[in-house]
Amino acid sequence: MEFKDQQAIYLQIAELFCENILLQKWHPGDRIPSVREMAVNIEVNPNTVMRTFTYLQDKGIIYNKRGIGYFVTDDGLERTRTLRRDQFINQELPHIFKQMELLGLNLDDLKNYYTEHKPNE
Amino acid sequence: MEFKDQQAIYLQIAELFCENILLQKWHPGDRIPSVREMAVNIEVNPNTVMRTFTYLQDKGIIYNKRGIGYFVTDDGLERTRTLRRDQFINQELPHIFKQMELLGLNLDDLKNYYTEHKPNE
Amino acid sequence: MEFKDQQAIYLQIAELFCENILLQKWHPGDRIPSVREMAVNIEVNPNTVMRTFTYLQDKGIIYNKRGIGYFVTDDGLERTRTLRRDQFINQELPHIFKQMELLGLNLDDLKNYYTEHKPNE
Amino acid sequence: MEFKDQQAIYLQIAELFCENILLQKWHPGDRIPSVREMAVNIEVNPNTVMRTFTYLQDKGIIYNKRGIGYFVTDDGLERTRTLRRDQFINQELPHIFKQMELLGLNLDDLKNYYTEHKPNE
DNA sequence: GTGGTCTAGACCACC
DNA sequence: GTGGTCTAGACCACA
Repeated sequence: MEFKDQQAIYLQIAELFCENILLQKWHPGDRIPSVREMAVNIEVNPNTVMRTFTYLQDKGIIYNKRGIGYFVTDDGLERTRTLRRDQFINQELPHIFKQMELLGLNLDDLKNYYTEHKPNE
Repeated sequence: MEFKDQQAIYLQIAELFCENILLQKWHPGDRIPSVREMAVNIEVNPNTVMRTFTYLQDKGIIYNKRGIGYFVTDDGLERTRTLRRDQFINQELPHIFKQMELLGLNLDDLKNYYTEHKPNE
Repeated sequence: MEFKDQQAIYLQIAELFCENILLQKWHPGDRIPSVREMAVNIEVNPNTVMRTFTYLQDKGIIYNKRGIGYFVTDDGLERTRTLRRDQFINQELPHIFKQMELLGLNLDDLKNYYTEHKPNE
Repeated sequence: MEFKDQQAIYLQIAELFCENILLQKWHPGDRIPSVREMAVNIEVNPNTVMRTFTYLQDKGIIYNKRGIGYFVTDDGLERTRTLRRDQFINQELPHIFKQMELLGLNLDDLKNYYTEHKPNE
């Protein structure tokens, strides 16, 4: 797996996890891969993965069963969605809108970019 | 002045400068405040301000007259606009669109937020 | 059965056993449920229950008859009481008192909480 | 500095910090010693100290000024007190009272121990 | 097998 | 000088 340089790896892993949950590849109650397993898969130090786990546990998105592993919490999907949505609306959107104003872009411009970008993904 | 914790202070100052140029508070050819002056105003280490100046000089947005100060370049407005526009379209927009997809938001939702946010600014 | 995350499960099971003895649900000489039985009941790995048994046997609270099962020792009640009392007085109380001092609580505050909590149990 | 073996070192350091705040050795707004400084003082790896800092920052008790250091938040004292008080009342007290009941101790017994222990500290 | 903690040492960005 | 992140490797308790 490849990581961007600008953001901490453990946070990029966290985003990956959140995407898996949002895309419902991982469901509430599911056991997620062990620290070591993940570490090998994405070619990263186990400590780094551990950090991601701790971070997400703190957010109430995953929890631990002693000696067994980590699991998505029952309200994990909901929490993830809320977390990301709030972040998006309260932090990213205002910034975006400010940018648009400064750059003289309007929603129609955005729409055009959207239709262009969308198919490439 | 207050700074976010997530982004380097010198970059936040750079943003401030760019805004001043885009909003045409500062025009091409204008002298901009000295390092010391800025440092005192925004309560920041002069080294940090210096870094902003170097950064913007590098982008061709400001230039230095030895012993006199820093000035907005003749094509400073244009450069700033291009710089920010490219950044916005190539880096921020794709990310935004991806988020929207994950969160199940569409352009109409955005529109609603837009009309809500706009008046507050 | 639900377990706290902060303490080893086998110790939490041990506490449960001690309570049963202190509350005289289990008397000296009584046979206590088998490992498997317990494991099924409280939904825990048999190894974990086994560990509790070993632990308590070590403390002289239960003993084993090969091929038959585990039994509360003749002085099991007494031992349990002593064990817990010592632990309580020498380890927990000093900590409690320190906390109270730091938090500015006194014995009267404790008394109030006591009268509040008691009826709920 | 000496650490107990039963609790993670980084948490014991956190407790130390909280005590300093509760005892008003450290006041809101104060800069606290740097990671490296602490690490040398208490003879622990800087990473371990870092972990404590991250933990307390998460609790809103300290915050970071980039490149300068960590500071006690304005409501640090209050937060610490609330945090510890809640923990004490909701988690420790019920356990204590349960123990007392099992062991046949009452508040007067506690009082006696209190007067005994107190002067030793 | 699982996670959890710690050390040692390195590198980086930032002030 | 400050913090922040990462790697490597070790040890431990627990299930």
